[in-house]
Amino acid sequence: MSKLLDVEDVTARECCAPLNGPAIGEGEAAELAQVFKALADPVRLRLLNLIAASESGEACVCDLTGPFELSGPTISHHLKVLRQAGLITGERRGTWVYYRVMPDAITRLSTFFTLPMAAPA
Amino acid sequence: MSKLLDVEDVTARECCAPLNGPAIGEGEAAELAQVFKALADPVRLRLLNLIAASESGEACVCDLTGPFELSGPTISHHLKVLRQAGLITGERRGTWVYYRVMPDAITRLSTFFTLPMAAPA
DNA sequence: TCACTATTTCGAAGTCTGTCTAAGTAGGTC
DNA sequence: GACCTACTTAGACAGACTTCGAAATAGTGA
Repeated sequence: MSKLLDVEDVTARECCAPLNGPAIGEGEAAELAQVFKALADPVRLRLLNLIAASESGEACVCDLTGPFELSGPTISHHLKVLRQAGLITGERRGTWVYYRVMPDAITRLSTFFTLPMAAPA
Repeated sequence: MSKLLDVEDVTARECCAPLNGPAIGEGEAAELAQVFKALADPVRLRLLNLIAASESGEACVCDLTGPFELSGPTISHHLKVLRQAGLITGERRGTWVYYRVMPDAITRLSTFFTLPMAAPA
């Protein structure tokens, strides 16, 4: 069960609406905006980068607290935001909690920004 | 000449640091976060979509005000945020101001989210 | 069970954002 | 020039976000 993982997984509902696509609906825009809001913070961006770039593909909170001059609760808060956006997932193993990125969510964003033909005029 | 275009073009400074990459610096993270902050609003997301999806590749403000139940100044504010993030560019032609997306900025974002090998262990 | 560590949740203070109305600027028409 | 439309800027206000310290929860080991 997911006591830790209060993931809304916002990205999963609507799949791959491209930026170029017909017309993003109000709801879809709100969900997508939520994901970007999660990314719209330097700390969260670096956290995501640290997790994504870690050799084993995952990082524990103790590894993520060091690089920042921020309190533990603050890091935890940012991780929660990333989690709720469906960008990362956390798993407790013994004393520590390990986070890893959700590749599908990242790939989906890449797809969103892929312009089939940049402004064909 | 840019009387209208107070574009900071945040995305141009650092090129294509991938999410998987070595380690995003503090400055780079701040700049990137600025771009995502611009995208972190449903209205701006839909504005960008409307501009990107328009047949001619550009849209005038008058076309962009209709779909929203928001005042003109509010739409103008959101367009300014997108402009300052380097995501769109505006040009006045006669009475109307036309906006178009900056393909390079969009492509750069796509690159950022492209995971060469999702978690190469 | 008790103490200790790791992490999250809670509540509060300060700051930023989205929205509005009112006013200003640019361009076109009479 | 006077007036109209299109758009932006300025100022104000409510609500959301970031951050913190303190307290709560989860797990380990004596």
